[in-house]
Amino acid sequence: MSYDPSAFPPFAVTVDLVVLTVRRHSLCALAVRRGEPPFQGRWALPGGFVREDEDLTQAAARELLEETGLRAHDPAVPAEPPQDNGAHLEQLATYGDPGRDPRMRVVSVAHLALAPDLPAPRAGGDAGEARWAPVEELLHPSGPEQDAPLAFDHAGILADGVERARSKIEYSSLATAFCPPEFTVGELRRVYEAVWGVALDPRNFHRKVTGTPGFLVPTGGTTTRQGGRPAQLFRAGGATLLNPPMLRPEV
Amino acid sequence: MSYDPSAFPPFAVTVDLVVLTVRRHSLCALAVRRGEPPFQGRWALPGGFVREDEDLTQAAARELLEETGLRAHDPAVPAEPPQDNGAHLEQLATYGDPGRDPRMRVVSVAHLALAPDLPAPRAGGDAGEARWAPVEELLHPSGPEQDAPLAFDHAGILADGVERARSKIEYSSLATAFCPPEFTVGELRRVYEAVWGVALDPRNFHRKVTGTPGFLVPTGGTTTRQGGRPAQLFRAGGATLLNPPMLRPEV
DNA sequence: GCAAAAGTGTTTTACTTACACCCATGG
DNA sequence: CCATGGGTGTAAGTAAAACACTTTTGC
Repeated sequence: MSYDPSAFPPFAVTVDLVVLTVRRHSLCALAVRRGEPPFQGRWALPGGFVREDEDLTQAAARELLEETGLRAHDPAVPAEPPQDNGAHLEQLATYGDPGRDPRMRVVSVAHLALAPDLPAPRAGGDAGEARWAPVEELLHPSGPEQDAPLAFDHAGILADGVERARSKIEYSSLATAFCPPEFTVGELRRVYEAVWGVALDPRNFHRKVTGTPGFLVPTGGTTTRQGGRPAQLFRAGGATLLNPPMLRPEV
Repeated sequence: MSYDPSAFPPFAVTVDLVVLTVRRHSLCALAVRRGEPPFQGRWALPGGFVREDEDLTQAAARELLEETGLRAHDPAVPAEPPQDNGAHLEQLATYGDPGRDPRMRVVSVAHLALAPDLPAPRAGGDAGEARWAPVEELLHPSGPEQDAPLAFDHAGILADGVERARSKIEYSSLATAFCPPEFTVGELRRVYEAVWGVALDPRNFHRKVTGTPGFLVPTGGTTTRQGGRPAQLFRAGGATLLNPPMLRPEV
């Protein structure tokens, strides 16, 4: 059965990525510099067109791989074949204001990715330059030209992604996506502190996360990479939903 | 600056609606019967193409008005001009599998609407027939031809919408969107019971909702429409986030 | 009076918070 | 030996679950 293309307006569909990581005690997002108009020279979120034969999630995973080398673990696909790097990828929201792209009507399906600190940003195919920037700098730019507001409506998309991450680590085990495969309770606590921008009591945090069933499983190893007394190493447990949830201190 | 249309594949973009209400103690969704192939004669979610000049939210609000007569209150627009019917509308998720529509590549931006019981379904422009159906019947069809599975991937979209509603009434005041402008604590409790499919203790529920700041404001009136002792009438308070949240009993 | 729904009080239990205190390592 | 981070114990406050009990209507 064929279909009359004049019956509906054609759209371009893209995926944009909010890729978050924790570096040096602060929450950072991946930004790429635009090499062409519009917004040439300005920072933007990585992204690109969805191809004819691929799913939205596949398109997001492909862009993530191209821009960062990260192979995401799709929560919708239980068995992940080769090796994902533990990065988490999920759909965030869709942005389709007419005029959000001056060239034409573009609908962007934004995705949220959470990654451990390890990878250095690598220049993808399209982007000549990429960097990890503290989200505060990107959302509240103040200073040199380099800190101009993000292109398009990307500041709003980034803000939505940050808010999603902040709320989701409350009731899910997603914070472990910011950690390497093995990590200490203190490292996990510093993730929460960076994402939420608060200080947490180390003693109560320790009791809470080790007492939440399925959150953490000890590997048996210890490390002293943070200094002080050796700390137990943990892997992420099977639980995805935390019960009871972590409580974010009042503002 | 013009743009080369051959550089990207063209998509059709639609909005599909998960419209939920509580009728006769059970959670129901709006379904329309398809008048043309594919899936002719099968039930589907209401929806339609996004127009050239409208935002995604506008498109969803337009479809909701056409299908139900409901004028939605958009949380993103603080001041709502004439009269919304108290219906809530928000973006749910976007579905873009190649092959989800056999005719062509369609990306659907699904929206979730919550409405009070009042309206009888009215046949919209496209749809010849519409009905409120218990979500259990739509998701787990068993019986006559009328209960065949929903068209396209709409069963999955509906399931996602129901799950969103179930979790969101835990920590937000959204349950009031299922109630008329003035309602009793018992009516609100029956909303929670229908959406969650559980029984709640009326005494503890009463204490909890009246004790949560900003959730309910008494209007001064009382009603006896439920039988028994007259109950105070309330309006929805200004709070959107509930603290502490309502707790859904374990399964 | 009786059924039915509204609303209050009380007890038990669970969890959070705040903070005192001890442990094990590197320098 | 001391600074640093890891980890345990404990008491006070807060909130949820369970349930006895009173209130106010319609019939």
